[in-house]
Amino acid sequence: MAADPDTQQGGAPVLLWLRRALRLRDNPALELALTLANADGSVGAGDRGRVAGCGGDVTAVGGGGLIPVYVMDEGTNRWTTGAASRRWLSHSLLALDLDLRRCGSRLLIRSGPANVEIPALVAETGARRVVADRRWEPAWVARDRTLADALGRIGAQMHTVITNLLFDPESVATRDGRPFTTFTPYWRACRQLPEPGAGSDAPDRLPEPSRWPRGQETISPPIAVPETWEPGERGAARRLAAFLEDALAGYDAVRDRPDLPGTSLLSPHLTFGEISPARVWAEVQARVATRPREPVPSPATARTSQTADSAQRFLMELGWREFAYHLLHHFSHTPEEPLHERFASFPWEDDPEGLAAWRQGLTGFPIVDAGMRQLAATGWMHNRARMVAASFLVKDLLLPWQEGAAWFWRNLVDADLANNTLGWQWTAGSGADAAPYFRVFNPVLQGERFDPGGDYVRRWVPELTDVPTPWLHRPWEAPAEVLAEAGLRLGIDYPRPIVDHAAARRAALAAFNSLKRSPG
DNA sequence: TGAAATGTTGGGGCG
DNA sequence: ACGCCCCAACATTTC
Repeated sequence: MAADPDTQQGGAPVLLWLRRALRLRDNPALELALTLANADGSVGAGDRGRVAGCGGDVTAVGGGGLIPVYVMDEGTNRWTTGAASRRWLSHSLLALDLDLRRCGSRLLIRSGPANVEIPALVAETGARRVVADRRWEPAWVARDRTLADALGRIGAQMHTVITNLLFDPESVATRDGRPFTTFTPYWRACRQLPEPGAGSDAPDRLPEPSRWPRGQETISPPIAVPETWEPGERGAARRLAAFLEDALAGYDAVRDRPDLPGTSLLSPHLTFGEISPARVWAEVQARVATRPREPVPSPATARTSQTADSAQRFLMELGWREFAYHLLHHFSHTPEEPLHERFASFPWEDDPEGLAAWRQGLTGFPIVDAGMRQLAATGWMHNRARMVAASFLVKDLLLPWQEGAAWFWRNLVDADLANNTLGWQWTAGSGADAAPYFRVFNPVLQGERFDPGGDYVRRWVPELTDVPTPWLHRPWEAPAEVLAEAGLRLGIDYPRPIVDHAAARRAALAAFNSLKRSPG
């Protein structure tokens, strides 16, 4: 049962398998692994001690150092890390390796299927503990289960630790014990749980193993990401600090404006666990608390309550992320299939040309095209633009939301199965607390409301730069002389709209009505 | 975390 | 002065 004693001088090392917790701070998986690794090797197998973050008793058998490992596992599953987010990942792993080296450790990189590499590492090192941050994607949940069994058969134990959620999904339920499927009562229930608190500081030193197992020598040089991004834990902390300083106070008012820098831009950092939502939560709360309300009305009070409202709104957005993870945990079929059965028979179109136009940002609707081009160019899209572009695919083109989800998955640096699934099912009207199907975004009105000066469209659809703002979101309605003056030949420099929105809306409503009448 | 269609109201122009 | 119409502005309903 035990590994060969010759391979574990000074005790067996602990494997810290980092997956989506690429950070040293606030990392309960790291805390557990460190506790196990620091445990005196003389502690007998019968001595048990409680270890924080583990949720149960563990037996200390450590003393052999800590081996942080990342497994590059391309996998075969449809939801394997997308191309854009792999770019971010390589940068993040480089940053993590540097951080680990500052602690006298390093990041071991292995390539291959995790269910081969992890047992192989256990065999090579004599490790008897594998500590991993918990993942919620159905394919990972299933594989972790079989992996834990496989490790058990070779005398090792796997611990998965919740690192990236504010609340344990099992601790949030309706009165009759079922998962919430509407956000408002869900969030109310969450807010009655103990307030999430930021966790531990990053350790100064990590105990080295007596011998490092073989690993991939170098991480292949990553493709550059836009310079506004700084993947890694330090970049995440800087981003949060900048957001708190520059944009939190105005968040409530500005967050829906893709033309303004009003959002946190934390999404890729959260996706890879370079920062924990608990840390974000705690720092937002601290920011509000340091600016107490004044007893008498004054401009300062207005500013303060504006910050308080904005903070609540921002925390609620963290709540939507949380909701997405909890829903994925409870409804594992939703990345592929609608949550509500009756949507399975929705009469989607088959329109390869429409899909291609949408992907390329050539729909003829400026706000949609701006969003899609921002996505292609940067791997990120403003949330308002995501909603508008998604609504266009699903309700104007009547293309299946799964096609949109797959495209976003490939192209977003913050691709996150839980968030992606919730967002698309919300748009399609098939998911939890979804927009009613008849709620159809008008891309012209959305553009005029949320990009009123047209800066966003002009930035990403430069061929429209000289179109006067009153026509910018509806260039096909502009008089010929206005377009001539702007140097725009519709249908040549920029497409005419690929659908008539009013007609498309009626068709979408008809499709929805057909669904309501059909059984199931 | 919509938009369009429909209904209501009230002010002003006008005969 | 008064009633009538028009319609913008707002509210409600419907999809």
